[in-house]
Amino acid sequence: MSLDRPSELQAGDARAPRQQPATLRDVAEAAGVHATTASRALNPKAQQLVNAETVRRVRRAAEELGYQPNPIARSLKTSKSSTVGLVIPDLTNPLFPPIVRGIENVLESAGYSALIVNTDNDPQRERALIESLRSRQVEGLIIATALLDHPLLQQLQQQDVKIVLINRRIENLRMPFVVGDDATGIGLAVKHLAALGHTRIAHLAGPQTTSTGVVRSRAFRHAVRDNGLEEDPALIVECAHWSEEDGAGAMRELLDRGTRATAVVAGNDLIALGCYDVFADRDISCPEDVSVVGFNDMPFLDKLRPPLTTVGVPHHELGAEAARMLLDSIDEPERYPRSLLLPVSLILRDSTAAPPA
Amino acid sequence: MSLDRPSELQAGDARAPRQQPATLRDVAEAAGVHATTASRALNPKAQQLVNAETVRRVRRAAEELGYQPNPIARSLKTSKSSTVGLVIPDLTNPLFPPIVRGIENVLESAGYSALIVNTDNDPQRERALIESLRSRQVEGLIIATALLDHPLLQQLQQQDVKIVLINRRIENLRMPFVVGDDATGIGLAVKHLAALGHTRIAHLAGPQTTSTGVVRSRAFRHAVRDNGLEEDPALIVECAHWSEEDGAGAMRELLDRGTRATAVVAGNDLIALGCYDVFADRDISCPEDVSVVGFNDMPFLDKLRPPLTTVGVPHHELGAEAARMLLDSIDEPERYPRSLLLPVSLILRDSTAAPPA
DNA sequence: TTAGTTAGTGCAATCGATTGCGATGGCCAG
DNA sequence: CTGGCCATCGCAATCGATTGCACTAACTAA
Repeated sequence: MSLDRPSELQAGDARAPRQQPATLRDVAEAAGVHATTASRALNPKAQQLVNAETVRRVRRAAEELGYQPNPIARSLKTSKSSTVGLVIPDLTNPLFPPIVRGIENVLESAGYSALIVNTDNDPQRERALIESLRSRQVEGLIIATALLDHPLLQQLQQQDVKIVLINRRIENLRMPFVVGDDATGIGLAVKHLAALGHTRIAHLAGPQTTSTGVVRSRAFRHAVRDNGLEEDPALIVECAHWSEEDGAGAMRELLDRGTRATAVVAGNDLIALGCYDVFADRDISCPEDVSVVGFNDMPFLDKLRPPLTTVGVPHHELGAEAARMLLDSIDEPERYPRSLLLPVSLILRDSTAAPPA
Repeated sequence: MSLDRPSELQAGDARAPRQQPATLRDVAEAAGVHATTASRALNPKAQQLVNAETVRRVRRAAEELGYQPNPIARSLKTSKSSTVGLVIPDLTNPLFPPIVRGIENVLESAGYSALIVNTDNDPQRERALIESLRSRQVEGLIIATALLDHPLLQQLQQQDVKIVLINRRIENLRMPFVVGDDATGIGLAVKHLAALGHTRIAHLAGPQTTSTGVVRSRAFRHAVRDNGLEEDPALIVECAHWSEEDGAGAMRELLDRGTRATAVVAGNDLIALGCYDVFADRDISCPEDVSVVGFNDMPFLDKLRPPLTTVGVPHHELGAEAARMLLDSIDEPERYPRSLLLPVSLILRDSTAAPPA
């Protein structure tokens, strides 16, 4: 009988149910050594403390018994849980699943797992969830809900909680972050529209309580100036949330107060989707009457009517880098906090065209 | 100074940094009792074993010290981790985020957390991930990757692992599951098309290795017969995966071999999306030339060109019920396994219309 | 020969909470 | 006055792995 899948065998093996999984002591006994030695033999970092032949014996015994170290016991002793917390607004926002997968990918290969919580943008809830995460002994936090003014995060930082921010940052806090290069993304979008011949471009800005919101709208204003376009403050309207609904509201406001514009760069794809809704209601056709560009390139944008031009952000990489960073800072707590700005790219589809004559 | 947020206070409190969080023994000492008593005083189930006054003292001490029980130590002793594993194919599939949120909602209120893993439909990976989940001492598993023939699940069942299946089931295994009512969903779709006047309806079936796939295609055949429509085997083509790509492939196959059909009911929304791709390539217009109905009502289907008619499944509820079920079976291991069939509804949009004259 | 290394291993404490069992003292019935 | 019951509470073992320290040989250097 083969021994390479012991944990499966024991299931079908009638004579030795061995309900309890093998413990380190069982292995030690089987190998004829003390648990201490077994522990060291199994631990790569301590392996050189024990005789090579002994190591072999122990490893073989471990394999035969299908030994799996109990991570809970280990955690208790070492006070490392091999777990990190991931705090996002809402998993249901298509922006996040790819990020989560990126994070889990690198966590997985390091033997870590993520505990995911959704705050629904409720600070109360966020506080409670983070509290519960901490009580579960997470070793660090990846946070996607950062606000420009975020007392909770400041507090956590003071308490030496390891944190990396993702997708959003906090400007005056020295806290590592991984974000897309929003400014050049917006720059690309405006330039593209300008090249098409647009001169009055509107911006449906995201909430100015988030770095993403302010960076993008600042970049928009700069791009407008750099491209010599019309700088009318009325062309900028802010959304309170990164949502389709708020996007629609902003678009309606723009239309209702009669601000002329032949193109709009939306704070993100959801906001752009809101524009689509308004267009449908009011018989405006895109891109003939007005061009739209989104931000993020969330899935299925190419199936829209019309397929949405947007700026693509490497979500998977964003997540992966954030996880790598957190892991690093867990390994070397003293390391100076790095931050990353990942490159973005304009993805041309059919929602942008030359302005109406 | 208020005492209701001790863990925050201690951060800013210069004189007593108390780096280490308070332990049960600290609380006991502060209350002038033994740790045993403190433990019982804090545990609702054991509280009646200790004097009411003592309970008060202990609780006060706990509060003052900002005591948070260490779940790891607790887990070690009780071998309960308050954690369950969630096994899905790919979080990036829009079907899953709402399910996950439903699950986490009920888990959260029970003090449980979920560890999410993505198998990418790779059995090897699935096995390894479940192994790792188990080594993390999860108390149960919610599995969305069930195949009709799934030896691993059978094994787990024999090893008394608590499992509830979600979205898919295994017919001959007595394992609790929560699924949408696929059969009546398909029935609704076919009936709707029949009422519109279609007589040759195609079915782009999902993989017949999954219960969802076979149930839906079986229901399709029955519905066709019940509505007195044409029963041409050529009208049914199977997709190897629940993907846009495979959906497109199936649609192309149907077209290429010249099978006439004025409507197609897709195994799910992704497959329907694949049809859209082919339509775009071949200048077929939907719904004028051919009607399409999907399944699941994943997000943003209403923004498609044309908005997709589909059958809506209560994803959030699906997740919530599955979690409830798992929790129940953890609490009362002997309870007879229940299963749930949640009601679905046809969601009419613009991808279905009367057949061309 | 003797002191001093060094490699290899074991002892026992420890992480923080839980729990079976036993001890204590008060109180009541007989 | 004595035995017994009950309400309270503490002792100590336990969960499974890790690790500082000590111990034993065997070996080296002087």
